[in-house]
Amino acid sequence: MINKTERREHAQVEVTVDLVIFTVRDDQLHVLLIERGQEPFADWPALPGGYVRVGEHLDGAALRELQEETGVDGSRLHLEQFRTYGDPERDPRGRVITVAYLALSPDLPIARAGTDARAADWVPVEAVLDGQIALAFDHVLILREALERARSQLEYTTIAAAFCTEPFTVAELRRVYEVVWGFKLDPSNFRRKVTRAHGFLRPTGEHRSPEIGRPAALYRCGAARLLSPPLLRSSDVADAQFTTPALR
Amino acid sequence: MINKTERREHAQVEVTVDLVIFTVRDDQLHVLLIERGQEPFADWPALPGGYVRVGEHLDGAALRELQEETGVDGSRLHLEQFRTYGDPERDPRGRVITVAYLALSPDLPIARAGTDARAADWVPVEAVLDGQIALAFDHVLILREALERARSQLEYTTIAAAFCTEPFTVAELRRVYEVVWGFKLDPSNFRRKVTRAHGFLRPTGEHRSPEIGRPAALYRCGAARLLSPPLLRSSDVADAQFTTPALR
DNA sequence: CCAAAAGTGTTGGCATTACACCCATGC
DNA sequence: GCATGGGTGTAATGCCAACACTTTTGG
Repeated sequence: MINKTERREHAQVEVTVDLVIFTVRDDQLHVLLIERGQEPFADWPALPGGYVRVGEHLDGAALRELQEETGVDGSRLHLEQFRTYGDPERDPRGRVITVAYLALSPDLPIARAGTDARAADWVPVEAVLDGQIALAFDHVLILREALERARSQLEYTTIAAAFCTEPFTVAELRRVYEVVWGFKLDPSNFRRKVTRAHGFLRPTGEHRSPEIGRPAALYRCGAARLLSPPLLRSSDVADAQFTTPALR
Repeated sequence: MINKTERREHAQVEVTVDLVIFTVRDDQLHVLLIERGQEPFADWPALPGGYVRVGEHLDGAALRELQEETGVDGSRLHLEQFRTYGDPERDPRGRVITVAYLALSPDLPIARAGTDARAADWVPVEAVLDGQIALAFDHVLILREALERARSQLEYTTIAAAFCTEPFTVAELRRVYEVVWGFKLDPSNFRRKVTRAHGFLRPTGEHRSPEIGRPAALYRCGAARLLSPPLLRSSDVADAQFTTPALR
């Protein structure tokens, strides 16, 4: 009996990585998508990703696929594995499970379309969640869960600064929170919190004049990765389920 | 070139699930371990787990393996997938990646030793982390990260009540926090927090007389899964113990 | 050219809440 | 000894008003 189970009762599967890379652009949350160049789902938009190679680490595969398909150098992003998707029916090619990664990126220009992808570009998250844009495989599900994870991470970590290109202003950082969470924050309270949180921001002493309005102080990222005390969404907002990331 | 890459550049791997089931017993945190009945690592203690079968969901495999190897019915536990381990060298049999699950359990009696396991029992977590007990594969790493996840979950969710058999007292719930976090809490402040948090506890109106001391009020779990406001570890403690599993 | 308006960033002032620390009481 | 309850001072927070610096508008 042991031989029978040993022979082929457990699944021989293939493993992919998929990446959800967010950025803030024009006061809207965007996600990095590629256009698939191969079947299945040829010509469909999809998350960048691909097969893990023999002897390759999962994290390494994520970095490589991101580089190959979009030209983005992931080594400067805070790439975090957040969940693995293994529904037996999720890929028509057979048993393929995928390890999903999440990262927040400053607004990078997307240069290259790589080997397995015809194109790569930023797409408004709202357009995907509204159903205007359909994604290959179960990538909409992955995107939704990555968004919720990102929202949660903004509360307890300092990664929001990863969205901003240094140096940045407090208002720019606040807009990141507003765009990802989908509602407005009080500028005064926000400033107080982030400037008093230990190790979040390092003031440069310089200022930048916007097109209109008072010049804003410039900051760089601090050393702290955890945000204490955390910057919580109000409880009633957190309870309500988010559907559209539009500003209130 | 596409054919060459298509043929066998990506890895054909096998997928397992592993389960980290915690409980509180005698004011000590315990983890459910089995003794392996097969090579590799025959006779070694290890986390319960095993191969995912053809056409089987990951969650289903976790439930099945838990039942088979330990006799525990996981359907009443909040099994949560928390990370996937894919180091190419982590398993001597070849490329095997494992999806790790976490659950908190009340102190259940462990009845059965299953097919692939000679024995199953609760083991103090401290004994494993001290190095007194060596685990198979990279299971110590998985255990460590599961512990950190559990500690974090106690802050933001109400799952600590899952450790307790209903009905329970506030003091029992507090001891869960103390054992998992590893330090004492102020009984007065703790009571105030958990009783005022919406939907955490439902008072039964009844009391239980301990062997010594004033009778304690009895509670059942409330409906809320998220704890707001959260019950935070003090920031210095969080800084010391929190490690984010992220790249670079 | 100057003055007022409008837009944005920054600072400060309460009132309320959450919390740590401590003490009192019931059983 | 343990569970429960309250009290006080401090910190964090929500709400709101005022102020600073800039560009735009309109005479």
